[in-house]
Amino acid sequence: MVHKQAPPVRKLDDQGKILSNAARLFREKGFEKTSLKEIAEACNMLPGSLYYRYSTKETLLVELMRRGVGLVTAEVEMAYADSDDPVQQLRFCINAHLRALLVDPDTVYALLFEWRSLGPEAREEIVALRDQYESLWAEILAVMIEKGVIKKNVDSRLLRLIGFGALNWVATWFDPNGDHSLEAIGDFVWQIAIGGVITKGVQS
Amino acid sequence: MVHKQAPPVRKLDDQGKILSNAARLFREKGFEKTSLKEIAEACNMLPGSLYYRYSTKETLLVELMRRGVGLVTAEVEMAYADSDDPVQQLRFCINAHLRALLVDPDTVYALLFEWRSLGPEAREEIVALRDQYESLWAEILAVMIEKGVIKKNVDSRLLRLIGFGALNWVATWFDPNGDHSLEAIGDFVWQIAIGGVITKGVQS
DNA sequence: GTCTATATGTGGATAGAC
DNA sequence: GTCTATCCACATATAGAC
Repeated sequence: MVHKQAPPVRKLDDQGKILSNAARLFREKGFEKTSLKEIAEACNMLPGSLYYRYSTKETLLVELMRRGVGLVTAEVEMAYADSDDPVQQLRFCINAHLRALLVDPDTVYALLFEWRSLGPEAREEIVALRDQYESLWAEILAVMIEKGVIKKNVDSRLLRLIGFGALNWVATWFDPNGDHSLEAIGDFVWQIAIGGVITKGVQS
Repeated sequence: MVHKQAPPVRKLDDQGKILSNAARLFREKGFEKTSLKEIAEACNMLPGSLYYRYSTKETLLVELMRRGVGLVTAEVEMAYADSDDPVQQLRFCINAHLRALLVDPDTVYALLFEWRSLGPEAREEIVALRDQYESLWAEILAVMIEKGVIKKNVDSRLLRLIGFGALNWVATWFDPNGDHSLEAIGDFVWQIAIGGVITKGVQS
């Protein structure tokens, strides 16, 4: 077997550069207001060159979103497998979802807020992927309720939706240089999950 | 003093029709993908006619957002004044914020998700209004902590941001004909605030 | 106040040289 | 694989009649 001449020197640079620049611009200006010319300029290329990789602007967004879902899914699945104690598992999964917002914030931002720019077919694909991720959480929460980690009388769908809100919204205000670290945010959410915020005794 | 000849027969119909149609379309398709032609058609008008009321497309969005902030602010202020018991006040304010998402969902949706379509000057204005609303909540939460309703050790800024997330995200999935009524959602959030979701005894 | 007609700009996308 | 050049559609906005 012949030795490969050149070591696999990451070929992602081309595609990766386009995707990351696009993601950044989409986050800053929104998908619709970002022109292919701008994306190309950010990559030191010309508009026409982008079409060699992505036949339409929408394709670019779809690819971005696919990666976004893959990212959060991988983080949460790893976190779940990272402990045998269900309480720890839940806590780790919350932190994993939050971490995914940081690992590649621009990509996840597109996933959360640019789905209206997808045509019907593309939207169907992405929604299916998103539903898959949500069903992963549905399973996790079901297990937690079954194991008695989460109170039996809690509506798991509402918990998932409200919890997603609390976590996803972080993407709109989180500042890596700001007052609150991701860990602090995760701890805070966990404290609420454990005991709420209302003082005992004044509860009506 | 001369009697006014015609009674004030709601003159909002014209402007109101434009705004509500625009809000609905902005929510469905997004601001950038909605053309003035579509808005005009929805109002049984022609594109040129819209410019009599709004000199630019952005002006329309700004006016919409002004109303959105006014709406939620009014709801929460009324709710706060609706009781003397601080616990009830907090609960009412949460419900009021949620209710504002329903009263005029399209308008509030624009406020939450279309701010990137504003130019620098307009954005400054709307952000200032939004900050005003947030400071209203900051005050409410500060009072609640001071009065011992909310636990003393809770970071009020984090609570506000996480809470806004939980509530605002409802706008992305709420279905008036769906399983959960706004009241049920408010109760659910309140239950979490009171005691969290984790079973006592398994808390690590 | 609403219409017609149109100016003007821009963006996505294609064809084909290199 | 990237470039040049360009087509084409469409959107915002304007001017001016009615």
